[in-house]
Amino acid sequence: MNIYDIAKLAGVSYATVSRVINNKDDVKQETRERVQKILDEHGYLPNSFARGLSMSGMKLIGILLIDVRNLHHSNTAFHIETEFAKFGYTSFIAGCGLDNTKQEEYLRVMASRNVDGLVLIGSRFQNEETRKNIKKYFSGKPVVIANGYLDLPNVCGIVDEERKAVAGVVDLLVSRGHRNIAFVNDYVTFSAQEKEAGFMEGIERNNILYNENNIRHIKTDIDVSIVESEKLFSLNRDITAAIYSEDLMAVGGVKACGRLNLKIPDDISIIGFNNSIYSDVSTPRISTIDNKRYDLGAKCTDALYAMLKGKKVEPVVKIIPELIHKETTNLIE
Amino acid sequence: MNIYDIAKLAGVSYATVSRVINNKDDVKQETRERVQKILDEHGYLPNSFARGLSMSGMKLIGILLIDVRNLHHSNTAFHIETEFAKFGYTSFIAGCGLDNTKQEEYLRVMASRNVDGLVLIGSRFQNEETRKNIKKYFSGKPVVIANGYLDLPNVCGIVDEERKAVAGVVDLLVSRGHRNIAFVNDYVTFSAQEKEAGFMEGIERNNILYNENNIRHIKTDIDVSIVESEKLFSLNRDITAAIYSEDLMAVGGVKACGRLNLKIPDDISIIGFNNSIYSDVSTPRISTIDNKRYDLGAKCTDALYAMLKGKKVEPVVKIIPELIHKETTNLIE
DNA sequence: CTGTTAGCGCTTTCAT
DNA sequence: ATGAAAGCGCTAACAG
Repeated sequence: MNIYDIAKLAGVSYATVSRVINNKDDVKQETRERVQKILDEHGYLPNSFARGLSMSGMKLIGILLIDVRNLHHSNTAFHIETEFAKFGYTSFIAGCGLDNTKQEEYLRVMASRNVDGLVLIGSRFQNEETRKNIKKYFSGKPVVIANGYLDLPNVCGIVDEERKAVAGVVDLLVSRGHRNIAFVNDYVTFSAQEKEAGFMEGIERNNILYNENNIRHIKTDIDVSIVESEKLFSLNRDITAAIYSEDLMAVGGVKACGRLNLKIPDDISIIGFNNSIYSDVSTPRISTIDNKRYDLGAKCTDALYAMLKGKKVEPVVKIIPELIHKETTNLIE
Repeated sequence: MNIYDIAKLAGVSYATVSRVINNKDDVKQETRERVQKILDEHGYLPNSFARGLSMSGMKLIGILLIDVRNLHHSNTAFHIETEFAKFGYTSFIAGCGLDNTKQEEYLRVMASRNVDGLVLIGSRFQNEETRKNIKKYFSGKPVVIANGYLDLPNVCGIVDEERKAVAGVVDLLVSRGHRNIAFVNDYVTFSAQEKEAGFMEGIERNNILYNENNIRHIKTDIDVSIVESEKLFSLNRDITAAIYSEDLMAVGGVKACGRLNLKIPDDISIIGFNNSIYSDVSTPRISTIDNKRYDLGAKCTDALYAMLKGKKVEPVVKIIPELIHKETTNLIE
């Protein structure tokens, strides 16, 4: 069923049908109704390809995320989708995985689908390769990066101030008497490096002793974290607080304390990152640095929408994370 | 940059450019190289709309999910996407929310994007409304429903035998001496109703006593579950085992036991559903009924791919869930 | 091996 | 208010 068929059935030209479909106002009410009726009866569906061909903007936005198993990222993606749906946009979501070659491929797919705007979710997009690809395929089109930034005129980055946040948490711990603080990190992503830089910043400006045994680099996995946390806490018995770069790792820390019979938070404080549901699923609930993922999605939407409307936006929008006190710390004054 | 521009630059007709782009073999090597070079230099991108218009199948599949915050569903979606990418398909993922009107809207969007096949994820798609919409917009095109089924010639349902699974767990509990078993359920979804039917089946065929205090209907939320579980366990002190329709609810059960000083699993056994990461994040780790979500994605992919290739498939593919013994039960012989 | 031609289904002038 | 015609960028059949 296309407009020609409908036109024939309605006894009008296909141009008129097109007008009815697009709610143009220069159609006689009577004709409109007759055509609309036939449209409805036959469950007519416009072909988006044909439409996309003749129209300039198809009200389509592309959302690309690195790791689809990352709850954080997929939530942000769907949040953005929902918001844009309210403005009449449809979203094209895809997960391109960690593989760098796939990244270019998906960027191409997005570009060839003529998306009006693009959202990239994940700090891993902050790299030279991606910069080049954006320049190649998306110059002129608005691009927003969630949790990352690239210096390009059409790119807006929403960045969590994770470094500052971790440094601040170290300050707080020190002010509460902690002198031996551990940091367990994923280390692979840009975001992880930022967090670690923040940890070092905190350690140094507070003149705290530390050695390589205070930092551990591990995979984001509960069981790995249990094993490594056990090692960490047994090797370095003076540790009174551990910061983990992800809640899921902190869960491993909590379980390790259980095995070593360390009391939380009296013997040791555990701090996670993300304020994810994992921190609440854990018993005890894990105190965690909230990087406000909900804000992230909202800010991405705002920025992209503004750019789509041709408005200028700040190239970098900052989000300030905040420590949420739950049951694995007793830091409140 | 379209093929006309490229053709002009290369001094050939645009048909030749099209041939190069599509790797047709009837182009002289020399010409091919010359055209390819210009294509590369200019970062040429085919316009998918134009392509979609002239080609029959665009190798596009649509994936629609109800609740995007459901880890289970989004994982399945992305798994399917990844698999189909290997076959050269791109996927169009969208979350349509619980709202029924949105469901039709999204089905329309999918149809108008001319997807070659459709995957619906979630038992909520198993309803008359959706059946009508599929008939209206997708008759003739292959449709797969993950965790649900609709009686239509072009629809294949992958269903978890959740009812049977829960009944089986009741059998097992009874065989280990449990006589007072509780069931906590979400109740809204078709899937939830199936689970409850399974519980009742188990109760009845084992001739176990039970009253309305053995069943509770609550929202899928940790804190709600804590409160309700506390009530449940205090009201009915003889309960020795509780089955929850979602791991997240079971987490509430575990925490409630902590508050009531009930020892797990000696005083009470807790059983969750999904074998999700929540069951491992919890301390103690929750014994859970694994409905094999990984299988679900794989089976959806297989079925859809087969249908796409024009093969006949079984209208219903069954997945048999299995109880995974972790730390909240001691049922093993 | 390459060019010409005719659509794919729709939107959008431009006439009438 | 409605119809005719052009064109969006591409593929594919048909000539040469």
